[in-house]
Amino acid sequence: MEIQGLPGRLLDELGPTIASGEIPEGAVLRGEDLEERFGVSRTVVREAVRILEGMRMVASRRRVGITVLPKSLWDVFDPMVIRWRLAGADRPAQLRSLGSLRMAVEPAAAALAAVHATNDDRRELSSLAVELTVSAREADLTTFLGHDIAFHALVLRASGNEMFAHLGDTVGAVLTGRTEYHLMPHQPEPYAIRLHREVADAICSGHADEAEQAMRTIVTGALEELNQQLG
Amino acid sequence: MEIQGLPGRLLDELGPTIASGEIPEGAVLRGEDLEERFGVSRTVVREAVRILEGMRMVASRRRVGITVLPKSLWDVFDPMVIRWRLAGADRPAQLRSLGSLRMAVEPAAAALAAVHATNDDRRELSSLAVELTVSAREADLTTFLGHDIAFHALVLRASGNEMFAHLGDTVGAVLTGRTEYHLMPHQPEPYAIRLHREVADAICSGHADEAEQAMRTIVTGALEELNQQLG
DNA sequence: GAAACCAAATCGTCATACTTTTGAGGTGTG
DNA sequence: CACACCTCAAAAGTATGACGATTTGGTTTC
Repeated sequence: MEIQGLPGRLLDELGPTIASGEIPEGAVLRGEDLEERFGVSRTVVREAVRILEGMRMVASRRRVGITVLPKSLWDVFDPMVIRWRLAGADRPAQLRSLGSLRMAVEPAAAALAAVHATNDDRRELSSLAVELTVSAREADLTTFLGHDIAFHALVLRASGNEMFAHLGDTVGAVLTGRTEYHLMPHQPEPYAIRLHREVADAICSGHADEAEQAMRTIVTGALEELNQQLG
Repeated sequence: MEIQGLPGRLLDELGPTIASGEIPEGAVLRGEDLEERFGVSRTVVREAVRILEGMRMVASRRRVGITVLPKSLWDVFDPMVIRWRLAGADRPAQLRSLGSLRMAVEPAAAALAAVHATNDDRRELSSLAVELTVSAREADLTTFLGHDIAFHALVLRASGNEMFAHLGDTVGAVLTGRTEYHLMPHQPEPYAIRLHREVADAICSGHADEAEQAMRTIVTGALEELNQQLG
């Protein structure tokens, strides 16, 4: 789900540079400079800037230029912003924020899923829990990561809340990130795996409290590990 | 924080019509039609469409046109999208989603705030709690609403988590919405007011659990009331 | 020193021309 | 009939020149 065309490529350059703080808050860019620097036309620059404006990362003002807005105004829930920040110097802060968010949302989502999940959801969840166990035992980190992402995304989706469901990709990005940057044990912990199965079982049998509790234990563990790794 | 200029006005027309489902998922618009319909130039239409594309509400493809994407792909955390949905036919669903989200986030934020709030935060929180009590007793709904919004926003901000902080505006929109649409009692309930003071006191004295619990009671009450009103 | 004024800088909008992609329909061949 | 291929046109994508609007900062004037 990328922005297409030249504006997209411009965004892929500008976004990360701004997100990483390389172009600091308050800096002012000129449209014409961007045209030259990237060898594209006004049209392209303007459209890219409009998108950044849509995520409130910049504001364009006459006679002034394109100002980089303070981070506190950015749409920190925008998937692109999250990706950019995860990829750059802001990664630790972003991971911490997302950790707290998961802490709040995922247990609640698990509880809701125990009530609202469809039969298909429950079936899929069970089988995912099994596959997760297998790929964890066989120590295939990439496959495991895929299953882990799918598992958490499914719980969020099965909660029946569209906003929770949308955090699936975000959580996926976190899990990918912490694997890529080696912020997790080289082998998934058996205890964590067991908890995933517990979540699945609780949701399948409609036990909201159990599901919530088990999920809370999972994300608490992840958050603690993260804090330990980041100091 | 609005998008400026003609593209902004175009968005204010297009966004709500799409958000309300008046232009349904899968519908195809032509750039040229939009130019004529709104009497603006290509440039303006393209920039507006780019922004909608940025929130994943539409996708523009050559030789096809501008297609409205399924709701499940929209950036449901984008403040504009939330506003548009709250204003239109999607209001009940949007309120419900936001209710669950508050349920998950606000208690967690209160707990974090008890640990991370600055001294200024704590002072401001105390005085807000007092003002809230006063304006509730004097039954000035508008003033009360303002204080209520400020209170919840402050707790979210004081949590020290940028993502929570950003939900302040969203929660504000919910509170405004339910007042505007008369989805709440004509007089704030004394019990709810007392809970707000409890939250403030707990945060000020660093009692995370109490703060979390009291906040949970507040949002639970709000959610139940909402469900009752919406059937 | 303050108020009014002017000029330059920069974005905002429009009109237009050209390019690129791609879907649809037609054509031919096996 | 089925399939591959070709051609064409529709639509968005990009580039560019011209002009308008607005804001800032300095300059003049009193």
